[in-house]
Amino acid sequence: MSPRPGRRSELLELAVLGLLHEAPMHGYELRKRLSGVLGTFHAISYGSLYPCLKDLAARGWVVEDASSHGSRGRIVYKLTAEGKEHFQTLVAEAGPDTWEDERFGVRMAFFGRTEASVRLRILEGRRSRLEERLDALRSSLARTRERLDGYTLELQQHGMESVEREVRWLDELIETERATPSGTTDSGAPTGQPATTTSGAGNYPSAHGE
Amino acid sequence: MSPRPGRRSELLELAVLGLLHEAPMHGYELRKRLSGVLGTFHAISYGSLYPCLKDLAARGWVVEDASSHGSRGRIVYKLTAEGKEHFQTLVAEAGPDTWEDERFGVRMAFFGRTEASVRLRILEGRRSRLEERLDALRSSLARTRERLDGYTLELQQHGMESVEREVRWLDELIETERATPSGTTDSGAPTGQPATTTSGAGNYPSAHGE
DNA sequence: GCCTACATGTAAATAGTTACATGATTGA
DNA sequence: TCAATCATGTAACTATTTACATGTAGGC
Repeated sequence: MSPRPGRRSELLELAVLGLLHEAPMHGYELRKRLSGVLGTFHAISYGSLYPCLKDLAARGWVVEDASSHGSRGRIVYKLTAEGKEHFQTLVAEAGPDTWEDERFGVRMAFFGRTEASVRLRILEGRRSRLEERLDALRSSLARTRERLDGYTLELQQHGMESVEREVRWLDELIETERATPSGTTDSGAPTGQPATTTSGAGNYPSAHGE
Repeated sequence: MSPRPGRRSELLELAVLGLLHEAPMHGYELRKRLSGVLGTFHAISYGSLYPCLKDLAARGWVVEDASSHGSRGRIVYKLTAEGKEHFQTLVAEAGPDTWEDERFGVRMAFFGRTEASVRLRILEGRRSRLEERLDALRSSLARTRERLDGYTLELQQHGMESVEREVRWLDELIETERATPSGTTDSGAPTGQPATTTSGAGNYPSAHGE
C-alpha cells in the first residue's frame, strides 16, 4: 500500500466525486462548479483538477463517458458504482480536521446524497469543534483584554459573534434533523427545506482564504 | 533584484513584523501569538517560521536582541527602524488579494499601528470586495435556486447572511473612522474603542481553514 | 478571417508541512 | 531523576499554482 504517486488531496477528490454524483461533467465545467462547493470563491486550478480526474479514472471511480462527448475535444466523466461507494466512505470518515471550515462546508454541500445518521454526526462534530474554538477564543480574550486596542477588540468580538451565530444555526439544523426521522436518504435528494424557520443565524465558510 | 531564495509569503512576513512591532519576542512565543493574528487557529509551523525570521534578519528588518536573551538558548528578535518602515509599506500596499479574508484580518489586527488614511482605504477595499462577492452569490443563487435541495439552500443562505453582516459591520467602522479625524496614529495605540456602539454585527475570518 | 471563450494538459516553480534531530530548563 | 515543555533548526516530502503549449468552435 505505497502512497501512490497520483494521490491528491482528499478534499478535492470528495468535491469532484460529489459533483459528478449529480450529473456527468467535463473538467472545464467541473472547475466552475467547484468554486461554489469549495470555500468562498476558492477556484481550483486546472493543474490540480486534471491530474485528479486522471487519478480518479485510474482507480475506477469515474469513467470517460464516450457516448456523451459530442463535438468538442472534451471528456465527460461519470461516476461508477464503486465511485458512489467511495464517495459514501469519504463523507462518512471522520479525521481530526473533518470539522474544519472548508471540510465541513463541502460535506454539507452534499447532504442531499448523505445518509441521515452521517449527516447528524457531521453537524454535531462541527458544533463541538466550534465550541472548542469559542472556549479558546473566550479564554484568550479574558487573558489579553486589558492590553488590546479598540480595533483588535472589535475584530475579536466580531469573530466570536460569528462563531456563536454558527453554533445557533447548527442547533436549529440538528434539532430539525432529529425531529425528522426522514432517514436514510440516498439517491433521492430531499427537495423540502429541512428547517422551515427562516431565522438562519450564524455563518459558514463565510470568510476564508485567498 | 532577483527573487531571492529566502523569500517567504508576504502574509507571514507582515504578521511577524506586526507582532514584533508590539514587543521583541523569540520564535517559539511568536508562533503562539501568530495563531491569533492569522485566521482562526491556523498555527504556522516552525518549518516556515524560523526560515522566515532568518530571512527578515538577513534583510535588516529585525535583529537578534543580544541583551535580552537571558538564560535559555532562545533568540529574541526585535524590529529595526527599517523594519518599521517596511511594515508600513507592506500594510499599505494593495495587491489584488489584499482584501481576501486572511489578508484583511491580519491588516486589521495591526490597525493600532496603521495610519488613519490607510486604515480607511483597507476598510473600504474590504467592503467593496464583499459587495462583489455578494453580487456573485446572489446571481448564482438566482440561477440555481430551483435545482437546489434544502441543505444546499440553507448553506448558501447562511453564507450570504454572514457576508451581509460583515458589510454592515464594516459600514459602522468606516463611519466611525470618518467621523473621527483622530488621524495619523503611528506608535501610540489608540486605547479607546473606535466604535462605541456595541452592536457589532457581521463577521470576520470567522470561518477558516484547517 | 479573426477573436473570444471553450477545453485539455504538463513542467517548473512555489509554498508549506511533517518528521526528525538536538538540547536546555522546570517542576513533581 | 524523570517527564513535560520550552526552544531551535533542517531535509524531505506534499500539495498546489503559474506559465506555458496546444487545439476547437462559435459569433461578428
